[in-house]
Amino acid sequence: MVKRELSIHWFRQDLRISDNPALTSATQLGEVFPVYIFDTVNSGEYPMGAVQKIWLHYSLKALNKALGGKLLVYSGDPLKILSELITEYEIDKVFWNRCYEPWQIARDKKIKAELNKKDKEVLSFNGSLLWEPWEILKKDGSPYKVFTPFFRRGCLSAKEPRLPISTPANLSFNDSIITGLKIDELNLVPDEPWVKKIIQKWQIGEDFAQEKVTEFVKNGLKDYKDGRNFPSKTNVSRLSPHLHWGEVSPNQVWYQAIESDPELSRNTDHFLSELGWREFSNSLLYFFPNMPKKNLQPRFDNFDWIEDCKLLKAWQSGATGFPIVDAGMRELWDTGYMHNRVRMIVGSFLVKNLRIHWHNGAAWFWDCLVDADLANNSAGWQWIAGCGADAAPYFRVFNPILQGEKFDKEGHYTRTYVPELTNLPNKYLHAPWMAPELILEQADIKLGKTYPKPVIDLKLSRDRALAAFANLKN
DNA sequence: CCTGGAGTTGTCCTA
DNA sequence: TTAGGACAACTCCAG
Repeated sequence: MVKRELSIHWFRQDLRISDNPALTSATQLGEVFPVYIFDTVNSGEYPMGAVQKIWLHYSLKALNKALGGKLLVYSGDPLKILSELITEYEIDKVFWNRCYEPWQIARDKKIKAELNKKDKEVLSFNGSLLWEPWEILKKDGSPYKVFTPFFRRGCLSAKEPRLPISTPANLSFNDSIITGLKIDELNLVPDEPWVKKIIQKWQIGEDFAQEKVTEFVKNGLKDYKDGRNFPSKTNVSRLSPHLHWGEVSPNQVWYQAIESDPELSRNTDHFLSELGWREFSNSLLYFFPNMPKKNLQPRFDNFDWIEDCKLLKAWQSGATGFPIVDAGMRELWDTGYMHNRVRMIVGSFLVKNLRIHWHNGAAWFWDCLVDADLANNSAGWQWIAGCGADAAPYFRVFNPILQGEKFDKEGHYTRTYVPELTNLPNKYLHAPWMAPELILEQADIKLGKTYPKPVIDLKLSRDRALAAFANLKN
């Protein structure tokens, strides 16, 4: 009998058993030690936000359960920890699925080189993108900067995404190592009352993620293209945090959507293109590693931003006096999530009406979002600020009143998160300061007391933003 | 090289 | 009330 290899599978953002290329390859070769390391030394400027850590905690619990309690958990420097394990337990190979953030790429490259020096083989796989960033390039070999050609020409004419692989039947994990920590000992969950509030909105882990895909494909996809714009409808998939942690692979989502609708109706087509946006953001971050900090369009370095703590605070806490904006910011605070349409509205409001630097918005989202993801977050904020790769025209400034009336006409969404406006008629819901005194009185609203007056003049702030944009030319 | 079409997500004014 | 055009000019990208 051939000697069975001993391998480590290092879990990172692939917290699942199914369609896990690295894990499957490792198990086919022999016995596997499943390892998670909370990296305390490499993440540099982008340590996990508070909410991200909470998600991680519960996702690790679920993973550990799926592994029969055999997940080995550590905290510290991955290179040091892996090296010690390898030496101590005479391990032959290390497997992982690739991560694509700049600091992760640098870390993994270093670890691979160091382990190779010890004659240990490192095998890395693609477990979290439909296409590798370096596979999708223009004819001249440079990366795309505009979404539509990236997706249509680049992705769709490239080779089809890998089909999901089935879960190995003979998953056998070695449990002869006993040096790990308990997941609780990572201390990822602070002892705060708000934690419970967020956690109860989500079902975390691979099993729930897979169920959610099935449920979305069955119900949400039917009217996705139009329904996705309405925050009170249930047409968006809300898969983003699951995709971020790899509780489900994009390949599983991609093929389930296609199988459910082989004709590729406009709904499915549009949903696939949203997965395409995730690829695009990752591609941008890969080729422009400064994207989280640096404007992709350098001329924006001269933009006339305003620094105003009070206004920033009003935005963060959902107290701007613009109901759809406040609803979005409170949804974020209460649930760790915000509907995509509303993300655009609050983003436009911060950057264009308040004229506060998009870095402030990105930082707040990073801390509050369960789906906080460096590629998506930076690309999204650069897009809404207009300094991104393919910028929106400068005159595109969202009007929170019109957006509210268009996408939350009945006010179901707004009233959910801004209950003090519950009794205000729809006609005035998105602009309470326009309501006659009597109506406000009847609705039990005292502007400036029970609900804020608008923190800025909409028209004036729009004109000033347009002027600031016009200045950029010089 | 040059050419021409196109660009996630809007708003406002006018007829 | 509603529909259509204006709002700039630029860069990206393929041919």
